[in-house]
Formats: sequence, C-alpha cells, structure tokens
Amino acid sequence: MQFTNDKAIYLQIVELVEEKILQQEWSLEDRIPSVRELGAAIEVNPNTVMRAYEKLQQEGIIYNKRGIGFFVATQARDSILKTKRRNFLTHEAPLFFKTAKLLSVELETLISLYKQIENHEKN
Amino acid sequence: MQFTNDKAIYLQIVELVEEKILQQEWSLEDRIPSVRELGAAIEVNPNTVMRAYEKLQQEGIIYNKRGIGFFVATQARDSILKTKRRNFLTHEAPLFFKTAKLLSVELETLISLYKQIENHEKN
Amino acid sequence: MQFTNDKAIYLQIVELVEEKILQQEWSLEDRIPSVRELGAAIEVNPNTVMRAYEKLQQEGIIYNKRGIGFFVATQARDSILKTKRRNFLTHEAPLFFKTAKLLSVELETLISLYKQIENHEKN
Amino acid sequence: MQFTNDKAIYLQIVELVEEKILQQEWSLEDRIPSVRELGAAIEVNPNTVMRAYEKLQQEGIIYNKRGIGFFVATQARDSILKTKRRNFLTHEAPLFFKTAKLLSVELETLISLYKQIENHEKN
DNA sequence: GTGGTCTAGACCACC
DNA sequence: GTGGTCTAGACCACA
Repeated sequence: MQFTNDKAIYLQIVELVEEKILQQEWSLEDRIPSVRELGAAIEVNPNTVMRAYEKLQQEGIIYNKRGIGFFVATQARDSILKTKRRNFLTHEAPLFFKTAKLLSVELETLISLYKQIENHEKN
Repeated sequence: MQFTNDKAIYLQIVELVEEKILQQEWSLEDRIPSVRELGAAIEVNPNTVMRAYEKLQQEGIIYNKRGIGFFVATQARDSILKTKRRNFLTHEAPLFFKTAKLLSVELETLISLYKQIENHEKN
Repeated sequence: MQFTNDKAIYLQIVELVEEKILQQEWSLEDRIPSVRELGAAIEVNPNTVMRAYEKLQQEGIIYNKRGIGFFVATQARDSILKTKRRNFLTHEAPLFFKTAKLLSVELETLISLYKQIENHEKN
Repeated sequence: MQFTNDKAIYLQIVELVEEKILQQEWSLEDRIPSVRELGAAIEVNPNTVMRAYEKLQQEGIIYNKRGIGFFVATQARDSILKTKRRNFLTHEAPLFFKTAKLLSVELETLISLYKQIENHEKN
C-alpha cells in the first residue's frame, strides 16, 4: 500500500479502516483483520496497525474480544460520522472561512452558493 | 523538488510560481527564471516548465519579452487571487458544502462559525 | 508460589488456605496438607506455615488431631466469612467511604449504585 | 523504581505522575521531565514513558509544547479527580458492593457506617 | 535539545 | 491463534 509522508501511517490506517466500514466492505459486527494480518497485507509493522486499532477502539468504532480479534462496533458508522463532524467543525471549516476571507469572498456569496447546491440536490 | 502523483507536474509548477509571487520572493515586473533554468533547478523537463509558463501567461500572471524572458505582470497578484477565487467558488466551496451536508452540519452552524472567526480576527 | 512484599508471608498463607476452603478445593472435615508438605509445595519454611495454621486454628477455621494433622472445621466456611466480614467492616468499608468523600461522591449516588447492582444480579 | 507485574508499567507511570501532581511535587504549569529523562530515572524505555504521557495528555492532565516538553495543565488536579471518580464509580464501588453482598452485609449497615465516618471527620 | 513515529523482535496472558 | 506490552534503536520535524 502507498502512504503519504505528510501524515502518520497509523492515522492513514485509521482512515483506511473507516473507509472500509463506510463503504460496507467490512460490515457491522464483522471481525476485521488481526493486527498481524493487516500489517502483513499493507507491509507495515503490526505495532503500527495496533496503534491505529487502539485509536479506533477509543473512538468506539471497533471493539475487542480477548484472544479473538477486533470487531466492527454496531454504532461504528455513527461514531465515524461524529468524529468526522468534529474535525470538520474545528479544522476544515475554520480553514475554509479563512481562505474565503483571504480571497475576499463575502458571506452572502457563500450562502447563495450553499442554497444553489441545496436546490441542485433536490432535483 | 517533490511532486505529488495525483496532479499534473506542470500544474504544480504553476502553483509554485504563483506562491513565489504571492510571497513576494519574485517581485512585480521582475524577470523570472528561464524555462531551462527552472527546469534544471527542480529537475523537470524544460517543456513541462514551458507548459506551465504558457498557462500562467494565458492567465495574465506573467508575460513574455521575446528573446529576453518571462516577467511578472503588474497585475499578477490580482490575477492569481482572481484565479484562486474562481477555483474556490467552483471547486472548494461546493465540495465543502457537500461535505457539510454529508455530515449533517446546518447552514446556521456554519454561519455562526464564520462570525466567530470574523470576531476572533478583529482582536 | 509468588508472595507480595507488602504483607507477611504467613498472612498470605492464611488467605491461601481460606481461599482453598471457600472454593471447596479442600472440603469440610478433610485433612489439609501437613506443614512440611505445604511448606515444600510453596517453598516456604514449615515454621512459617505453622504460624499460619496456628492463626487459622485460633479463628476456628481448622483444628488439629495430635499426631494426625490439621482438618477443615465444620464451621470453617462460616468462620472465614465472619473474619472477612469483620475485616470488611473495620478496614475495607471505612477506606472505601473515605475515598468516596475524597472524590466528592455523595451517599445517594452510592445507594443508587447499590440498588442497580442488586437489580442487575436478580436478572 | 519498582513496578508491579499485575499492571502495565505505563499505567503505573501514569499513577506516579498523578501522585506527584496531587502531592504538589510538580506544580501546575511546571515542565515535567522529558520522556528521556524520566525513562532514564526510573529505568524504563522512553517509549513506555511516552505512552504514559500520551494517556495523561489525552486525559487533559498534561499538555505539550512542541520541541520544549510536557507541562502540568492548569486543570490537572480536577482532571485527575474526575478520572479517579469515574474509575471509582465503575470499578471500585461495584466490586465493593458485590463483596458486601457476598459477606451478607446489609445496605443499612453500610449507611450507618458511612454516617459514623462522616461524623467522625467533623470532630 | 524536545516530542513523535516507526520498525524489529521479544514475551506474556487469554482463548 | 489473538491482543497487549516492552525494549532497543532509528529517523524526523520543530525550536
């Protein structure tokens, strides 16, 4: 697998797993690959995969059965969206609005753009 | 220089030049490196640099004096911002609002966030 | 066997024996290992085991038939629970309530927690 | 330093740091030892110390200044007590009440004991 | 110097 | 087999 240099590998694994779950390649309550399996598959040290799984577990996206493996939590989808939502509000959105300021784009312009998109999707 | 794989190299050179101008490393009316010079510096084929310069010229950011070289246009800064502004409105903003929709972030939430940032910068 | 450093070994042997009896590994009226046997088994000086047996005898948990050995008393289980009960009330509980105070946990919170557990075990 | 075997070393380091802060050996806003320093002092791999610091940071007890080190957060004391409180309510208290049940200690007995201690501390 | 990340390899308890 | 912890040693960006 290919990793970007500007982001920690374990964070990219977190995103990979979230994507698999959102795309329903890995269904709710399914067992996901063991840290060793996934590590071998994407050519990364199992410890690094473990770190990603720890973060995912802590966010309530996967859970662990001792001696068995990690499983996709029932509320995984909600947890992922919740996490992404928080990131969106604290990072993406502020950056977006700062760029808007920098480019002298008025709030009104953005709002009308928003409404255009809203209407576009209704059709 | 390092290039990303997910974008044409000549477009990355365009951005590089724009950045140099915005950061005022290359001042208005200054001569910029020749396609051969820049090509050697960033280890890229002069033809690729030429393609970038053509696009920049077409956007009114640089202009050419035959037999002498390329120069930063007087209105370069405005042109760049104008280009960025268009890109912002046609690509970034729609993507941003689609993400907002996907994450169930309301317009009101975005507006209040915008105003927070506005006030924050005043202090 | 592994012993903790923060408690006298003979007291840890007392607990070991009590545990064996509570778990019914050693049944009521059964003969338990001689001080030499147990001493060898857990790699401890027979004198230390003797000290533990004396304490257990004094608490009415085991009794001695001269020349034969030690036996689990009929009322052993009751005696052990009585001992544990006293320890619980004089040491564990006060410590527990002091910790509760320290952490600003109200009596009401504890009571409702108690009732939760009570109901939980009925199901 | 001495570590118990029945608990992960990094968790024991977490408790060590919390203790230092509660005892005010390390004051609020003070810089605490670097992962390398503490690692050397207690003869533990810096990575293990790092893991402890990560957990402490995540719980809002310490924070990090890039390239400088870790510092005791202003709300450290509150965060520690909050963490301990949660642990008390979800682990210690249930265990305590189960033991009470096992030893046939009535709720009324516990309550009167609680009130005794309450009065005792007032004098 | 600092934290942060990653690897390789080891050992453990649990199932 | 599984996760979980720990070590030793390496490299990086940041200050």
